[in-house]
Amino acid sequence: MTNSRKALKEHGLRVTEAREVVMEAFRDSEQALTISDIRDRIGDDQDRITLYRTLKSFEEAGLIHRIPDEEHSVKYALCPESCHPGDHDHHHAHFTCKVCGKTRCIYEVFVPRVSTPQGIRVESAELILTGVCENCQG
Amino acid sequence: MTNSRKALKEHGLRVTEAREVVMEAFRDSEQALTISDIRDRIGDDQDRITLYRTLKSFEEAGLIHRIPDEEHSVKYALCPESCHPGDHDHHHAHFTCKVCGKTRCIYEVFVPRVSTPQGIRVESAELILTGVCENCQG
DNA sequence: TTATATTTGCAACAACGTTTCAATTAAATT
DNA sequence: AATTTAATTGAAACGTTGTTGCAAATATAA
Repeated sequence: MTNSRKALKEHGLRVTEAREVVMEAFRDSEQALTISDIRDRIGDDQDRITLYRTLKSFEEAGLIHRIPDEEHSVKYALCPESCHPGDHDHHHAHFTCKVCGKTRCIYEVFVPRVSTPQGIRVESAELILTGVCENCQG
Repeated sequence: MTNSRKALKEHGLRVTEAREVVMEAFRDSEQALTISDIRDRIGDDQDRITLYRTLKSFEEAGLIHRIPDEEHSVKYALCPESCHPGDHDHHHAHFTCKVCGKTRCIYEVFVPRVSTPQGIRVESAELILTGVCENCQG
């Protein structure tokens, strides 16, 4: 059994061709993927709508998370092991290189706790870093 | 001369009906606005495409800034005085209430500096807070 | 192997956003 | 105040993104 199959089962999802293929795409990638990144990797034979639904099911299952970025595009990345269905547990920052456009998780950087004005109850926080990555310097 | 006219001129923009109306909408609002929020406020007589261009010119002029949020919708808010054409200078956090959906700037909270892994050069950072606002508690 | 509940593919639809081009308008100049 | 010039606007057309409803296909439990 592939690691992808295993991951799907462990998170309570049925194993289907469509899901395995998308899962493999994430596992092969170091960076966060947009919808069109994924389509480029898995080819065109898979239905567009199915892909949206696959991503939704992965997100709900705690397999991937959405990453906000300053450009407001939607990107997804694999979750750490600590995520479970309906229970995402993310404390890490995200970084987008403005030269190559690649986005990735920065597990070394925790999102700091901040004290907010009275009355506001903060339940989650995201830290989005933008700049230039190792490969694009110079 | 209205404050809106003045703001437009000071940031090097021609004063037009379309721009004045949009600027007033921002000045009247405590919260960040989506495209459709703005359209609701200014009415339908203004062309949709013009609005996109107006927002783009405001952003370039340092009058408004885009706010990322976890839902990946695009929202805009007025900039602080310290912003100028081509030179946005934002250190504040943003907060979105998951109940009422309103987003606003939290000037009391600065985006903290973090030390990133070697090789990455960070040029800007966003801190996005999500939770429940004063009005939606209970 | 069969039953059933989930997943898929298709059609249709709606929202968002951009580009091109001609017409209009703001503001600088005379 | 009229003219000139450069910026702005509106309309049409287009592409991408994302959703919903329904019938057909398929994964899993029995």
